[in-house]
Amino acid sequence: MSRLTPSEIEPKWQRAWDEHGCFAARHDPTKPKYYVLEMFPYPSGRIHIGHVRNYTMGDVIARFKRATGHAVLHPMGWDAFGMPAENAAMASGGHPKDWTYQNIADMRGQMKPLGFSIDWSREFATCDPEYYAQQQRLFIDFLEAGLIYRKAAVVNWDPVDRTVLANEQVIDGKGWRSGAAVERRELVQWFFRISDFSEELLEAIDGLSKWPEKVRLMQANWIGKSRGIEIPFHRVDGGDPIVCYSTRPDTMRGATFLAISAEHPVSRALAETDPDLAAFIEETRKMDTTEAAMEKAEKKGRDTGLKVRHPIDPTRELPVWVGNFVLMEYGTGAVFGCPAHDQRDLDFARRYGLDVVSAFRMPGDASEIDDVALVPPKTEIVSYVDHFTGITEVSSEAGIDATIDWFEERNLGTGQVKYRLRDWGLSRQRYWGCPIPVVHCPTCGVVPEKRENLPVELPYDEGNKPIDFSIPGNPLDRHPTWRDVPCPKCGGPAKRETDTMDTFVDSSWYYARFTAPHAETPTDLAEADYWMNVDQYIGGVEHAILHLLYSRFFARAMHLTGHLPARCIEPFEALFTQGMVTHAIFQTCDSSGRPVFHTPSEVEEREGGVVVAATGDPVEVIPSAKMSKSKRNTVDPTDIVNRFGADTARWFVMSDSPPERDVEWTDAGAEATYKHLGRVYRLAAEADFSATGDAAEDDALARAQARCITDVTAGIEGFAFNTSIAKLYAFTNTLSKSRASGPARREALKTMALLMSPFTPHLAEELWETLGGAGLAAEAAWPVADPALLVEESVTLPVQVNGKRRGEITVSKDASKDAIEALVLDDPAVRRALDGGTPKKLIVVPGRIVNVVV
RNA sequence: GCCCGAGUGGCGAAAUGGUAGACGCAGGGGAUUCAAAAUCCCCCGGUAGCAAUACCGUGUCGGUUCGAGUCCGACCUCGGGCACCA
Repeated sequence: MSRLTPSEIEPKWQRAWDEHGCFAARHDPTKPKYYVLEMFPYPSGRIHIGHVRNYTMGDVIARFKRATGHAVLHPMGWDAFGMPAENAAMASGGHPKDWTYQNIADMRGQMKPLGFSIDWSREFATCDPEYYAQQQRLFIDFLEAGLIYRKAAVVNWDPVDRTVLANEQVIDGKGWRSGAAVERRELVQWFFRISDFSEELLEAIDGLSKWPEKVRLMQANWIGKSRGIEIPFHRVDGGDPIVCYSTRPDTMRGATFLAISAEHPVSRALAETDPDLAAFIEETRKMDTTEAAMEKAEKKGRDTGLKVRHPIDPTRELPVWVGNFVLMEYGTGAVFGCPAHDQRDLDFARRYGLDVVSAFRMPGDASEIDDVALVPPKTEIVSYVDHFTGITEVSSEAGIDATIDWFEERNLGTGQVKYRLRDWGLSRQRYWGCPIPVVHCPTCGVVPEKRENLPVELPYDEGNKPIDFSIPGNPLDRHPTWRDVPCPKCGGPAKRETDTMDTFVDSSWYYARFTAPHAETPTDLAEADYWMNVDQYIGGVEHAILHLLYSRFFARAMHLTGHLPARCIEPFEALFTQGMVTHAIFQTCDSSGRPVFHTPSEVEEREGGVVVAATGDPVEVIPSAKMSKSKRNTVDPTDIVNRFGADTARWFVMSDSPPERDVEWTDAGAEATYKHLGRVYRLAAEADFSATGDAAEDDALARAQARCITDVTAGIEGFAFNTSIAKLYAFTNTLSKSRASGPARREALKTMALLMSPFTPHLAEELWETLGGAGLAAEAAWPVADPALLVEESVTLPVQVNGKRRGEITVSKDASKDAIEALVLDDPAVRRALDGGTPKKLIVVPGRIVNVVV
């Protein structure tokens, strides 16, 4: 029996593709282009099975588009800057650069055996000086175009490690390494003016018709447009009014206090003479600002002693409080509290004994409000009597608009549209990132580096010795020669900016760089014009907000600075977010009840359940869990390739679940795939192509083949790879049962080889060669179904009686309605149901169904 | 709290408003074999029945329709996202 040996054929065909340059992206104006891109990986060290799924999806598309006559760009690169490299350097003493490039080499070595049709000549890492030189040029262009500015912003400061911490490095208010209490420190940092684009980025979401609705919503919510009103509250002491922002001005009458941020100028001014308030503000500033911590934090406040007049009822004086829940960054840093209609305000009012006043009539009244606020629904009509505006019986939403108008007419406030989106802080006080190419000069101020001096390259050593990452602080800050440089403008002594860029900057334009990875400018406009936009972008939903929003902003900024054509401001034409690959967790407990995790190879199935092979202890099996090293349920793609070959791994990750859903990796499934591919191989290797057969069998096979072409193609085009694969299984079954002649069989197998080639490219080549196909399957044209073969001569129609299936009839494809009706009425099941009578109604849907209503 | 999804056999799932469960896994039976592996064939939602067949069945309850897994309304459960955002 012939056997499929992936370990032999897979390297063989990969070499053949290389030698033919099959996957080089060639700028060919005579062809339609297609740019397929998977989100590039972070070089953590090993690829995981989720990468395999991600890149296989892209590869299926890439190979399919190539076969349908497109010039395809399918590149790969590395998102290579970031904290893990520095952490590794701190932990084991190496250099982030060496660690990163070693990981890239390892992961490339793992990816190549998977046979992805990638143009490796375009590969780059974002930590290549050639790449970040161009990123620095973009920075300078953006800076000169006014898209970047500096301002003070608060960071998490670890006083022991003398470093800024990312939110994820702050654990319970303490630095993750030092354990020291984290301080809040204000630093002057660089920002992109992304919030200037809020409205545009929001409006353009409508045009992203090939993006998942879910992602579009998440982006819209993140931008967070709100319509509200700014209302000055006049101080009783005659000081400057305190301006509040509110999106619920309809609840204005119920305002009983003002809450201002601890950072509000009024708070700061009062704190100078009020030590108690100053202490409270200090306490608030130390608060953990991560969302989770803020949620748990108690709502606290301090009475400032100030009073303001209610804007509509000046006889009412409202106390002004400093609240730890009011953010200076949003709105005006001051809000009015309406305890009757807002739960948070009610909690606050109850805690500090503030008044509760109802703004309008709803079921219930202020006197009945206990601990639950009466929150008026926004869209439903409420019984609504505003005591000032006289607006009655409208929904809150309409009431809000009417109230804003009412206030504006009387000059009491101004309608304001606000966005939740804040400017993007790009400064990072770290070594392993793209240096920000500016110099701080005592006479000239902030001076951009001269373009001809780019890149500002990261120093590999610290003077004459290796960089010691175990010393607290950013090595760039203490570097003897790198930091101190002459001013590019006046030539006087100056200091280089030692902050580096957020790694999101690196990934915000790499897609454009792939179109001309070695250009001496960030992009080559001719190449960008040909290849952009990305026709299909594929990646995890975890990047649905930040990465995609930043990229959309960057594309606009690159257009404004002349690096991208105008039509590229939305760089991703279609987006697909794929599900995870999951795997069962095998768990037992140790003597003290702590969970112990086992790898699949440590457990086995016995009668009565799964047990630890060595001890026989029963194992709890948790199905479909996210893969993680600590749970020991990861699957190493290299192991799978070694055991079964790349084709099996590729086929399996595409076969079981729809691509947007999670798929569970099972060994049984992988083994079954391997067996199936062997079966297909034998069908071709052991076929007798000189055999004769009867014409009817040949015709039936040709029809099945045409059907299969249509169905597999539709599956690929519709991102339903699992259904394409199901159709290929079905066609295999048809083929192995068929008694068609040798030549018909050969045709069917050749078609199947090509239809399988996006999924199992190596096996496809092997089949293609065995079957005498010309050239390489990777370069062959996609099969086209003969339309004549798709038309069936006769059709089987199900016959329903009152909507329940009772039988079926077979008629020729162009049977008349009358003929069908006659046949139906003669059907025994129908006759039984009619019991001699006539049907009330007879519905014939040609080619579909017949329904008899009695 | 708000915003999105999703609920179909033992499991992963399929199904332009038109035969629910294609295809795969697991399971059962058989062939081949001294035996096994590999391979091949058959069965496989539930209940009743020797069978033909009948009834039930896509989270729950209603509605629209000749006909609903699919459309509409309410609810339940699970998953994801977001939020002291005023």
